Amino acid sequence: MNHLNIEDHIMLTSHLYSSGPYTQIVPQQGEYKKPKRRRNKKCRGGESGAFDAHKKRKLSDEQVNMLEQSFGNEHKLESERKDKLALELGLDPRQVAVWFQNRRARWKNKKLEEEYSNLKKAHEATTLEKCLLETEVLKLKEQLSEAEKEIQILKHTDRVSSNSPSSSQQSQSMEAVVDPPFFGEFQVDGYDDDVFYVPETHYINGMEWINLYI
Amino acid sequence: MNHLNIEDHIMLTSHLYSSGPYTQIVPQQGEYKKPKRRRNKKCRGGESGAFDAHKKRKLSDEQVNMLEQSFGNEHKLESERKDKLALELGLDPRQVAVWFQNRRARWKNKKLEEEYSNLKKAHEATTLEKCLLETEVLKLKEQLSEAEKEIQILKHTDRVSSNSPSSSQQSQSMEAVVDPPFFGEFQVDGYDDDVFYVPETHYINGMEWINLYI
DNA sequence: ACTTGTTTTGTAATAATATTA
DNA sequence: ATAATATTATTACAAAACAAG
Repeated sequence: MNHLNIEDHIMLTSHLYSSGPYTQIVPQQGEYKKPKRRRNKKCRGGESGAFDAHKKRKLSDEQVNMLEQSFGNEHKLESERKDKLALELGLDPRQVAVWFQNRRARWKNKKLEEEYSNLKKAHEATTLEKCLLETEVLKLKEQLSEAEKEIQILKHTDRVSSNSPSSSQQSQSMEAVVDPPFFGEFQVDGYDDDVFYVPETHYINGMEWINLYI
Repeated sequence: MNHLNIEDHIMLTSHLYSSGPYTQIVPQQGEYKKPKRRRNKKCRGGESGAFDAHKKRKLSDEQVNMLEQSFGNEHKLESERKDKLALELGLDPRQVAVWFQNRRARWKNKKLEEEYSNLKKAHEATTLEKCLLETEVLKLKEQLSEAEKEIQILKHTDRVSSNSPSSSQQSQSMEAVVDPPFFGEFQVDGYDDDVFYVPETHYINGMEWINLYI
């Protein structure tokens, strides 16, 4: 019922072509898989009958496949290729050009989504690593604290029995443990308008390693 | 020079309207800020005269503003609002619906780009923090190592004088220092490809998801 | 500078499908 | 099940930015 105006951009491509009326509007795919529900209401555009005589739409699968393949080889489209394709497919060169424009735009979008998801994975992985590192820092600090305690004890027992110096490193270590957490203030501060490189990280193999820690 | 076919979808909206031919194609914006270079070639579309009589294009600023405002309030569009807008703007309700559809799509894309840039910043910040933490871990390990050395020395002097146990924590600490660095293998590994800029950093708004894993 | 041709970006419209009331 | 709306993908046009010539 639909697809009435098969006569469309006809005569756009006034090249001589054996296939006659060019495979433009192509009802194609005669199957009609799922008739489902068509938009029957408000068959707008038909109001005044011979109106809207421009039902453009849908290049045939053949055409799209060819274009797609061509696009795969090279996203750019030189006049040469354009005209060749147009001839081969029975399309207006203009249509070929437009198709490529739109295809590039689509491609760009898809790429963005892709990169987003990659970045997300990378971010998650990095965040997790950061967490683990934080945990490790805490653990190390505790161990260090223990060690320092131990040293205090040992030194104390030393003091009553014999007298061993070796104080230089010791006090240093102590300080590190007692002092402010070493981090926390100086964080960024110097990394402001400065930029530096960071591995783009596309796909960090996986997060499988996580299972070892969770 | 351009904008020839002002006569367009006229009669599409056959509602009665005082503004006559509806403010469709609108040359509008008489300013002509930057005339620059116009596309003068191939004024296609007019080829065979009454062909392609669908030069649609460009709702007036008025119309767009209204639509935009309406969209700001609510991305969804109920029949009611649709019809109201259509009447107010002198458009076919269909056009209003289409406008909203396209607007939603555009919005989605913009949002994606936004989120991408946010995520990138967050990732950069996290990466930096991770680096700092790695540094800290190394430093702490070194300190711990020093402390352990100290303990060994003290214990040795002890052995000749008195005998202090306190072995449990001690051996644990030792192990931590001697053992594989806990990290260090799974590091990165895939960070070789391309790189991207890391400006700023600061403000990681949301790492809340972490709590789900820890 | 001026023209010509192409790419990018944004907008309008159509169609097919999915969702929902 | 049906009709209205939403979503997704396509086709097309136009304007601005660029690049040769």
